[in-house]
Amino acid sequence: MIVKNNINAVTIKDVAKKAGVSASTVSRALSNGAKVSEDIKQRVISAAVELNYEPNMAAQMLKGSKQKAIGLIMPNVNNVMFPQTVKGIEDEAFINGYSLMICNTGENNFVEEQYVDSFMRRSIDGIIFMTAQINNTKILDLHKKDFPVIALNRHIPDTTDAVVLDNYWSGYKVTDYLLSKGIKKIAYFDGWHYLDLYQQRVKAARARLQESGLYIDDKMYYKDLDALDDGYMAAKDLFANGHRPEAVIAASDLKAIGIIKALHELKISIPQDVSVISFDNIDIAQWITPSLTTMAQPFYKMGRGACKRLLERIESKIPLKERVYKLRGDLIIRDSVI
Amino acid sequence: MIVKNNINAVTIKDVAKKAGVSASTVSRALSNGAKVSEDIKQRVISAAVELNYEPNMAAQMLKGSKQKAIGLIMPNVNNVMFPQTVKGIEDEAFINGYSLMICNTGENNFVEEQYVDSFMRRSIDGIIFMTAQINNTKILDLHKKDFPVIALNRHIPDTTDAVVLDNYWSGYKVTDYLLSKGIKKIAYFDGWHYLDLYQQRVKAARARLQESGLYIDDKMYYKDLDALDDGYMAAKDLFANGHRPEAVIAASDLKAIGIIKALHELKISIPQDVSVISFDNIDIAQWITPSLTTMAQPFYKMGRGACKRLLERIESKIPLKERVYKLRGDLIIRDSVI
DNA sequence: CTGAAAGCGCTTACAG
DNA sequence: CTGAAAGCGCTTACAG
Repeated sequence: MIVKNNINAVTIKDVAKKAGVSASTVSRALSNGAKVSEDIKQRVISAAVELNYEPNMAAQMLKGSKQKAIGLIMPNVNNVMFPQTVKGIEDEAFINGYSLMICNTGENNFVEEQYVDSFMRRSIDGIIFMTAQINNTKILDLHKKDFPVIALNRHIPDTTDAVVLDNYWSGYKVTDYLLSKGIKKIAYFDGWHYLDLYQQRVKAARARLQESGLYIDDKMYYKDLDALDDGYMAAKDLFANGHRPEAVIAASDLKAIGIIKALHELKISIPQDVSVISFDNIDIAQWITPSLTTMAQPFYKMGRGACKRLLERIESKIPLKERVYKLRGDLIIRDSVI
Repeated sequence: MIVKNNINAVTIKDVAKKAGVSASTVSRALSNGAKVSEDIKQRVISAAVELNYEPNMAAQMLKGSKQKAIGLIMPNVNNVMFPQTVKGIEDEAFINGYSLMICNTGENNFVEEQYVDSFMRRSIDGIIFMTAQINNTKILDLHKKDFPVIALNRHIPDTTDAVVLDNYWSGYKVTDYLLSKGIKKIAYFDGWHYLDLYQQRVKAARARLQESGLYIDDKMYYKDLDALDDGYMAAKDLFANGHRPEAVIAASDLKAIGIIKALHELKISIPQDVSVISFDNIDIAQWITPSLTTMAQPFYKMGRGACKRLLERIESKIPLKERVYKLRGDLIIRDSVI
């Protein structure tokens, strides 16, 4: 049985003895702030190095000192936004001397609570939630207790800081682009309806269509679609029922890839017979055939921005007022739209 | 400035006072093992619930108690094996009451050391390394100190426990399958040569070819290829130079997808003109056109198995001898091979 | 079964 | 600038 203390048994006392000073002096010499004479400081440092001393975090925590680490609560490790978002968070964290610990909830609130507790007990200074939703109150609990949190991608309005996509704008732009190509008859393959981000996108699409006296036919609207499989099956269903849209808006690239597979099998040409457009611009979007025209989401920037704002809260450089940042991406024109 | 102690200010003393007992008794009542009279136990528990008491982990750690958590050190968050592997690790961890904290090194040894220290200071009971390599000694340090570690996917022979793919077998099987189709002229698009797993695959391919009096022409062997881009460019190069293999073995699905894109552009048909086969069976492999014939890797099983063996070490149910498990996947037959 | 006391390894007023 | 002492919130022998 391994006991933690075996691993790193050298304590501040050992260093003190070796350096011929008191433990208090060792503590001061090793922390930056305090005033210690230069030669003693050097003696302490070399003793510490020699003994391979590392301060016991539990003891430091117990005294209330910070450990410069932030946590990320993810809903799902195979979320397409994950890699770039994490990169953004990490880059910002590292620049500021923080490390990042990631936990994955699998969209399970119970697991989430466990992980939040686990973070709290491990002296995490702040948490980024990619899981913020109404039925998920943990983030609000922490926020009420004045613990630094920020919502990323999903958020609960009028509560915490948040960094989100401007989903309404994205939906509007995508639709506008199709109309500019003379396309009028549009099918819409929507995501999980309970997520506000999807609601915003389709709402904007409808608004833009209405401006031109157009609308999405209910027969060509599919919702609560998850990823590849659902896109594929919905596309098969749509065309099997004899509907012939000029374009399909897919609420995510993965759905679009499923759609493309279905149309390949049905010998329907993209974009000659039907155009496909989506949201995300995942890595693979440019590699499939035809390459995807898609509304890129600035995942890296989102991650980085969320981390930056969380660190501001942790270091109290800002007022307590809620702040929400909406980020916009670029429409990437490729081959899937006529 | 948020101080950790503000968040959860209720201590064991508060509970003791409310329940009318001593702190020692509270501690015993709340931990399972000890003998406490039933009515006092109940009184303590309701007091704790009422006050929303949560034990301070720092204090518990300082006393040497375990927290039931394991860490995962990842080389890269956009590694294709990541989602399923993590799922496997998590499922096994949760069944046994452990939580999982993930850290990402970006293949940077310095970052890795920071994270390992961070884990150690946070009372992590064991660590799974997906980064094990010769130039990366952290895992060996821990192992020498008898701290539970296990290598996953990559490993350093004759050191720690490890769960890896049977890469030699995989390379052999893939090649054997092509030969069974009457294919003789094979190009090989290899991965980073410094990784043993890639070396094993190509070594096995060569061995199988040799058995049939065949070999890989140096002109048709590309190595140190990363992902999509490299697969694409190498394919363009290969065919631009007039080489006409009957099949390409790609050391990963992503390289294969890059190759397929290149061949699409060159109007070379798959599998009529050239077959493509690879390793991994990532989610998207079945959705591209043509769908990929590929050697599936049992990522979930690997993650789960690694976690299981790590927990055995943590709970000391096993001898100290190094154990290496090689797992095999299935060859998934789809449309990219003739 | 229960309580008083010691101690885990630090940090930080408090004296000097 | 430096040291002795107190204390962070727990757990666990030690008595009873």
